Amino acid sequence: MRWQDIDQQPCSLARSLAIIGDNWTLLVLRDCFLGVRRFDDFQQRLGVTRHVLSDRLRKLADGGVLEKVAYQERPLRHEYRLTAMGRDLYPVIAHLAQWGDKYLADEAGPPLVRVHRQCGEPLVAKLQCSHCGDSVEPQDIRLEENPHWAGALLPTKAG
Amino acid sequence: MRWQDIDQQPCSLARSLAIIGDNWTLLVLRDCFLGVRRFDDFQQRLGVTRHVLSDRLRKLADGGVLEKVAYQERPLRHEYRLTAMGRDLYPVIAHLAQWGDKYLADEAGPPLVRVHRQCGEPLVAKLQCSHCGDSVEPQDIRLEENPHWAGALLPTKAG
DNA sequence: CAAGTAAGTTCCAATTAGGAACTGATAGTC
DNA sequence: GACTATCAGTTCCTAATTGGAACTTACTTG
Repeated sequence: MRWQDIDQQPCSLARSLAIIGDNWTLLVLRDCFLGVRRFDDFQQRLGVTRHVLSDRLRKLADGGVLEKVAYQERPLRHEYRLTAMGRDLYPVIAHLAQWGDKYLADEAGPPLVRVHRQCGEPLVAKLQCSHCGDSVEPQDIRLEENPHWAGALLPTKAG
Repeated sequence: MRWQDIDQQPCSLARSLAIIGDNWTLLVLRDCFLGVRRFDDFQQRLGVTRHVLSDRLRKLADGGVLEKVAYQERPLRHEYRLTAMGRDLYPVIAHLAQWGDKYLADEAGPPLVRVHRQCGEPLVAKLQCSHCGDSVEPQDIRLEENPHWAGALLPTKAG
């Protein structure tokens, strides 16, 4: 199977990765959350080649994560802004950054601290069940298959 | 800049992506959380080519996310198990899957529902501040630079 | 002895990435 | 009026990675 075809899998994770799972894409989104909007700014901050950046921005715009907005005419210039769909990826990025803070920082410590403005404390993200409020671990989750794909998604005991 | 060098950036997200940001890697981890441990099982479920799978498993093991454990001698065979570091990625995968459920499902609906065993309700993951318990949006976060890299991480108003 | 299992490795063609230069429309400066 | 800068890309070439299939090694089972 080709990577470019994973969006056809009946798996929400696979479909998500079809949009944001390419090299560089999540770093583009990191910069979007920092307020970067313009092509050359992305390019200089990331050091990615221009045609890869062009490809990733196009895929993000096609996927609905960013919108391409003209900020001037003559000459026509566009910038890229997060949509509501894009802003909904913030928890993914926050958890990934926190994971890197925990396991991959060097002696100088994590490069950035994310402070919650409302309470003034550094953000400590946890996966919580919003129904009961308890912290959730992988083994606390039971998966229920949609009957439409029953038996085709989860591994069997044999395999 | 080459993608393979992003682990040298002073950015926890970039360093995380150096380990799990390649094509296929997060799908390998999805299957790990479903209990898949063996090479051929990953290969058949994912449809990824065997040498790409081999490369990704090696990078995950080198990065500390999986450990390679012998499950038999003669012939020597290994399986791959999540470490504590790997299990800490569960919130990332849960949020990504939930994002796909919300925006990318087809008519038949999300393929899997994640039910919290303790309370019996479908998991609805949100980013919450564990200090004050409030739900957190991107604009609620203020970034503080580690003085060691002050001025080098965040974009300026000019750029 | 032949076939099966399991975890890879090897080979080749096709795709993608990295690096640098180039394009096109326009504005500002000498 | 020519020269330079800005900005969002595109084009070109080489190098690296991927997809697909076959092959290898070390056993076990019938």
